[in-house]
Amino acid sequence: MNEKFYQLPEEKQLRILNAGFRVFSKSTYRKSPMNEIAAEAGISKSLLFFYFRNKKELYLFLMKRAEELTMEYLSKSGCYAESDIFEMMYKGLLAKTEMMRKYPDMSLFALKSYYEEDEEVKDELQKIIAPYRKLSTNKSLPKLDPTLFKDGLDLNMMYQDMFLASEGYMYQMQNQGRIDVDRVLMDYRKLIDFWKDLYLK
Amino acid sequence: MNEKFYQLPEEKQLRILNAGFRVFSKSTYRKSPMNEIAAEAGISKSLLFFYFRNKKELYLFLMKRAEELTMEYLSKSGCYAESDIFEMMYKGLLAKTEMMRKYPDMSLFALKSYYEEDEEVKDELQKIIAPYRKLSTNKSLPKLDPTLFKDGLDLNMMYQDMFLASEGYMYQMQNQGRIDVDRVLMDYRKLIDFWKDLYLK
DNA sequence: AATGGTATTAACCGATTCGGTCAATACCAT
DNA sequence: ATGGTATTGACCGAATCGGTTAATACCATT
Repeated sequence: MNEKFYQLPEEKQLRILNAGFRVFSKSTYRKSPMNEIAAEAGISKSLLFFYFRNKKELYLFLMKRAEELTMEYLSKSGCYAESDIFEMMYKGLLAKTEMMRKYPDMSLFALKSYYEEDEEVKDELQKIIAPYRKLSTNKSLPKLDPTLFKDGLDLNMMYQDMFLASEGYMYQMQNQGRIDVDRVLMDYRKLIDFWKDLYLK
Repeated sequence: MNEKFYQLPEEKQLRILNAGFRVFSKSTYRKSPMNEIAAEAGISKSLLFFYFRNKKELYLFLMKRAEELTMEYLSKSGCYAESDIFEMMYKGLLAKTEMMRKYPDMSLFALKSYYEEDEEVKDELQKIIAPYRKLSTNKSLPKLDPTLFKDGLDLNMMYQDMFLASEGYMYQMQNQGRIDVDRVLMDYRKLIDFWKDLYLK
């Protein structure tokens, strides 16, 4: 990767990044042409090849960037430090919506890459993903103080309910072409408050 | 579409159908090659062109078939006739999992087609989709008898919670490469029962 | 206005892939 | 053997692909 890329104005870097995310997220690696990415970014194919030696390099760069940014947004959101599980979930989804605002196709790109099997990138891709694979442990119940919740409540089911609904939110956001992110976020806040009222003593 | 297609043994029809769903669901229309579909179905490209005049015809045929099958499965499940909202949701998701068992990539194919913008198929595609577009009204709350539910419960929020969690389930099933459908279904049943206990008087 | 360095592109290349055709072959019952 | 049917390999012209390169646009300094 050419160092000159980092000297570009941030807005142009962003355009190239998002163009890559966009095109790669719509197809497999092999069927995502460089000229399409260039056009989407509003630059010539030659210039794209000036910044990135070849397609493979660009693809792996995007994957690394996606991982970095995800970690960055999640930790910055403070959702890990939050002890209140409801606020933790809210902050988590808040971070994801902020990401989608700036990088609309990044999470879909990352998801697709997760299952990419093209020989040209498969091995090196797995090396990039491996360290983060163990981290996606959101599905399991975090430690909770049972005395805070209504008596007889199955905390495991409660968490699964909330986790799945949050996934459902992300799913909806991904599939709606252009959606009012703030509106969705407000709805989710309402849902969180609904849960607090429902589950807490 | 060549009538001979229907005279094929059902298993072979299924292979061709699923191959189409699979390949088209992984990329855009233009980037889904016929030879790939043929290979996936285990037949030659020539034979595929014998049954379907060209790519466009196959694609639109698949879309029609997906609509038909979805309607068929949903009505057969009895979820429309169900008055108990919890059982209605269960039957709805049950129908979808049954579909995924037989046509693993169909729903993803239908979702992608929904947003397909290729000029070659866009117009005719919209004609096929249009009648069903109004039907996807699952998001809005059906009529409910408030006396059945716990006092003070916000029925709208309750429904949204359940709807989103169900979407989350489908999302998970779609992204897991090969998943134990029966296991997922059992989990969902548990969730439904959890909700009944939580929401009903 | 000339200079020189940098950012950017158009034009091009050989290889591959594409949708689609067609003559040939495999298969199978009579 | 025969004849019909199911199926395929080989082929075609056009388009697309990743990648290169020589040329141009841009812009600050003299």
